[in-house]
Amino acid sequence: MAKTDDPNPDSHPQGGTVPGTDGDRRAQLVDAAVDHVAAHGIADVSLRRLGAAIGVSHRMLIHYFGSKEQLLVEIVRTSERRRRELLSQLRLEPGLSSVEAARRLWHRLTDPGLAGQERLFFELCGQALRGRPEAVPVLDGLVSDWLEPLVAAETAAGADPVSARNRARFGLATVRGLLLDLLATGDRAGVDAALEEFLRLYYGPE
Amino acid sequence: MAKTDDPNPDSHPQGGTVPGTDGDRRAQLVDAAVDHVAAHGIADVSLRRLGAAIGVSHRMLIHYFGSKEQLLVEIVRTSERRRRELLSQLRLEPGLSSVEAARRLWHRLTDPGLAGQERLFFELCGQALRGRPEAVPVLDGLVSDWLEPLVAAETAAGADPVSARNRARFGLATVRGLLLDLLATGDRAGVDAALEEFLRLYYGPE
DNA sequence: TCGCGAGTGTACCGAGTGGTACATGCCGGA
DNA sequence: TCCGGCATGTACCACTCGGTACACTCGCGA
Repeated sequence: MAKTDDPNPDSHPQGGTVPGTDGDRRAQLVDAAVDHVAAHGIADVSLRRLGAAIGVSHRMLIHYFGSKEQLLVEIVRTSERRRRELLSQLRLEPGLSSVEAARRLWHRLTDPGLAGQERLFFELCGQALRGRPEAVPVLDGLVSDWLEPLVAAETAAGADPVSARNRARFGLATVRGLLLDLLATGDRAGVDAALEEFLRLYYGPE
Repeated sequence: MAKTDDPNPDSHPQGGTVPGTDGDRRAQLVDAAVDHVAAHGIADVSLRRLGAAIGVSHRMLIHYFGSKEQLLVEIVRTSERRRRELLSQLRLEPGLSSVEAARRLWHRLTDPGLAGQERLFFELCGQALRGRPEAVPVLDGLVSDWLEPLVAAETAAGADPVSARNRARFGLATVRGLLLDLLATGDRAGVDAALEEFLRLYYGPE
């Protein structure tokens, strides 16, 4: 009856938060997988190619993750976690004016070293909008994750709650759109100039 | 030497602009293909599934387009053409204030009937950023196509050329970001409110 | 020293892919 | 009436895919 050869087959340890010996290898593999996927895309990845790229056989990926589907889920989850960590680093430095804080945030977001991660983000958006199951979780945090700190910043700057939320959502959309523009055109100067135009309107001329 | 059986094999007529009997069938097929792809995604389409969905055998798709690759190119091109036609319909009606024109444009863009097309657009963006060859042309028109009419509108409203370009690029990015927000969250009211916030800042309170 | 279990590689399977070869049916002109 | 060319279907090919079966090699406890 058993579909596999082993009565306790390929346990693909749930690693996750456990830093045990199992989870080590698992976490190491998923980290390498995310790096590869950020560099080469996730759309047409295959277990064999991915395995060859990160130095294991596709058999091992099945062993550790159970199936390709679960490996992709893990990759998306880890990529989301990285993005979240990036977001948490973007705490506002107290002495800074809002516009200057926004400017620094933009420059951190557009660091060329993050380009792969950003491209992966947009790629996952596209797939998530199509309902590809492992990518759908991206949609959940797409707006809400970023809205919360932005709204907090707006209210701290004295906006009433409703207008704070609207302003935050508007600002997030603009930054996203400019990021896509930058990735698509590579026109750093042009996009930076458009951002300055945005900042001037958003935070007033001063 | 010939790889195919026929000395004049599967001519996959270049149809294109020619409305002859060949191009008719070809154009009809590519139209149906775009519809299907807009509804079900382009990422994992196969000739067999696509053929079954639009009522031909995969053999016929190869016959008319030569290869899957060329069919995808044709699909992207046609989808781009549709988008361009949509854009050309969005002429400013003379008697309208700028803000009201922008509001109408937004409502047309977010027509639920266009959701499939918009999703396809973002899906293609994701693939194009990865360098998938048939999707790359999307990147070319991504900014420039829209910038031109927007810049024209800005200069007509009295902005100097440099600021017109920056404003247009900024506005385009915001609308794109809000569109992605809407597709991802479905929160029509929230996104509309954010758009109103944008319009208030962009065109002044008046 | 033995054995056992975890980790790993290799070979394989069925399914699905893009693409090809060939047969068949159909229609218009001689 | 016949015939040639086009459209289309069916069967097939080589290949890759995700996933499985099994053999092998270690290290470690008894």
